Amino acid sequence: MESGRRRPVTIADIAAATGVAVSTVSRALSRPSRVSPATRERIQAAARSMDYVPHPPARALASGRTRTVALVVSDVTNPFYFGMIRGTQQQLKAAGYAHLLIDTEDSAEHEIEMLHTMRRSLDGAILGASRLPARALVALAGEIPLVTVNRNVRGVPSVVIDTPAGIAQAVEHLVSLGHRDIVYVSGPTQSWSNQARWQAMRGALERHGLGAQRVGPFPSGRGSGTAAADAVLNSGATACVAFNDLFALGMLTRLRERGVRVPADLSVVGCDDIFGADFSNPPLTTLTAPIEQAGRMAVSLLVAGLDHRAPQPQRRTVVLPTYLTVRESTGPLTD
Amino acid sequence: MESGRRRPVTIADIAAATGVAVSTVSRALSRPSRVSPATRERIQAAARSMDYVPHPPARALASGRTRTVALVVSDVTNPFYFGMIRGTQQQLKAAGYAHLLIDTEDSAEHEIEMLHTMRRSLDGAILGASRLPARALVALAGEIPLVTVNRNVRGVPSVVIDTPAGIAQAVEHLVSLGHRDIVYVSGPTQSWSNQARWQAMRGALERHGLGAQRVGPFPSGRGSGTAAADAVLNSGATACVAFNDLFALGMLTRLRERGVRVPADLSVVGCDDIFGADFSNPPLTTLTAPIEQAGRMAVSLLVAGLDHRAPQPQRRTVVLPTYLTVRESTGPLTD
DNA sequence: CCGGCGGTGACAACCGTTTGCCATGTGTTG
DNA sequence: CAACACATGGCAAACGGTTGTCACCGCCGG
Repeated sequence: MESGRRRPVTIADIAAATGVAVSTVSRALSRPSRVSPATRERIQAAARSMDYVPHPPARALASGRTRTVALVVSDVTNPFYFGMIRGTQQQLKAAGYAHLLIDTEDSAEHEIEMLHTMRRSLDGAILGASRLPARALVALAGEIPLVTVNRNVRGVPSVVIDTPAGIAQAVEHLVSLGHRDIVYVSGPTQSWSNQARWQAMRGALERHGLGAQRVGPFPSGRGSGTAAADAVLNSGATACVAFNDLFALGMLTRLRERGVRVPADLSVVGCDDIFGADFSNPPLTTLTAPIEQAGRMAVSLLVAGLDHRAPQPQRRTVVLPTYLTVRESTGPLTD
Repeated sequence: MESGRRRPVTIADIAAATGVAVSTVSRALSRPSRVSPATRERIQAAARSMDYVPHPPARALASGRTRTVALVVSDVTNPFYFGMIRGTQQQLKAAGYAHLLIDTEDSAEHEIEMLHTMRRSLDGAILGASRLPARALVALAGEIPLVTVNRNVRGVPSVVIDTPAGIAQAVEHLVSLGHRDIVYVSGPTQSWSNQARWQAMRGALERHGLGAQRVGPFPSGRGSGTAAADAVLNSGATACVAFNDLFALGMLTRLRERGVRVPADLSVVGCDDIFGADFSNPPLTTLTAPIEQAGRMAVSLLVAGLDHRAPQPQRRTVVLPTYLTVRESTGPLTD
């Protein structure tokens, strides 16, 4: 039982024990087809009985592959990322990769710097909502395999959640409830998603002959909800679409404080359908995004390109649909 | 500018460029005091200008240290862990460690297995609410430096959140509101926290001459709220303390479905104060736990024991206080 | 003027695996 | 039966650092 906690077992020990060369042990363990069934079995048995555990750093040094993928987020604090973390975690685990978590704290320099530094210990990275300028992104993609989420740059594979299409649905919904003054609550300007959502909103509103207003931009975080709610109220709008659920949730709190009834006085719709959107007060009407699935997809895209050295299709981009989930934060105009 | 993307720069290149030995370069870079200011400066300048980036696997192979710490959780999906992820992430980053995320999917075997397999690529691990039996935990701690959170086992450093003390507060609160039939909603039996909380509840209730009931156990997850709410209602209690906020939140939803008014018909208090507890309907009275801080503490404990080979104090255990945050899910008895 | 000492840097031996290349032995084919 | 292809396993060279040991240097005090 007790194998003596001294020096950990190496393939050399196994080689000695079975009377073959270390190279054979190595192959038996990592490329089993390369060795005859008989020896293979003998070696594997020995490995098992000696409680051999491979040494990842050594493996990485020799092979150049680390079996580790990083998920890079701009702020672990944001519940939006919880879904990503879940999705990537699941899929990475299934694919036999370790999951590294990197927080860039909303700084593009940090993002470049950290990825650059860690690139040798990573097989690839998934960029959740990168703040990077396109050229920097492409440059990075040259150093290390990348897949972006909600960030579409030519040449870098990505999965994007089609919130803009959902926004159109949201606008339909609000318009059909009688709203005419609908305002967009803008998030951080560098956010690709924010831009896309605002564009979509403008387009949808125009199609109804309505003008588009927006308030903001506001910094990420639920705290922004306060300022956002006040701004929306001052704008005189009867309905709003918020950049994301965090904003919307924050607004709900503030509106309640100010005695504004939702949806009687103001309808609000969020984006993403994060944890909490369904049990807030009132429950939030929002664009449900398949965030977890996005994470899984991103991993699939990444590892697909990792294993084969087969020339992978150039610009792999998958877009995931969203749909409007109507709950109780939107309702007919009742002035 | 363009240093030619060919072969990455190694310390050997730097050595060649500066005319010193590789060992000197190595020391100049990782143990600067070991080399004279003059050469040190020269080497560092060269490294900088050649855009040298150390190769972590090589470093790890040679030194045995990986500068990586894993956070092990039983289920990434649980919002309770979001706080831990945040806390550990912050502190690890500050200490210059990489953050690996491991999900054991609620399985003790998985937990042991994964940790055992990855131990060589980790400098240590933080166990968030481990499901492991004490002896297994101690055994693992022999293989790799460990710090547990909310799991107190002799010989393994840990940080525990003193929810039990908080439970006493919660009971005071409910009793003073006039409640006499208070039930505990039990979580998974293997959960250390669950046991501790139930014990605390029993104790507190007895001190008031009240008997303690409990319903459950229920499996982790918000979904359990439905069954839990029904069970509590059937028990005839007028107030309940739930194992955690996830349960409590789930119950709130169910109670609302059933037309039960909270707190008029039933008071509910949760544990942990996770994201969402403050904006649920009604906002949840709960035991606010410093989860993020716990994560940070755990990291501090861990890395403290890592750097020095100084004999660290044997049983380091820090306990963090909780306090009751009264919101709107608790109120006077109104039968 | 000499012995010793602290500080600096070089040498070389690892760390544990992977992998290209080659030697051997076996079975297949003409 | 000879020649050849192929499957199998061994050898040894990386991979990119870290670190123990030692030689050398100039400096100091005696």
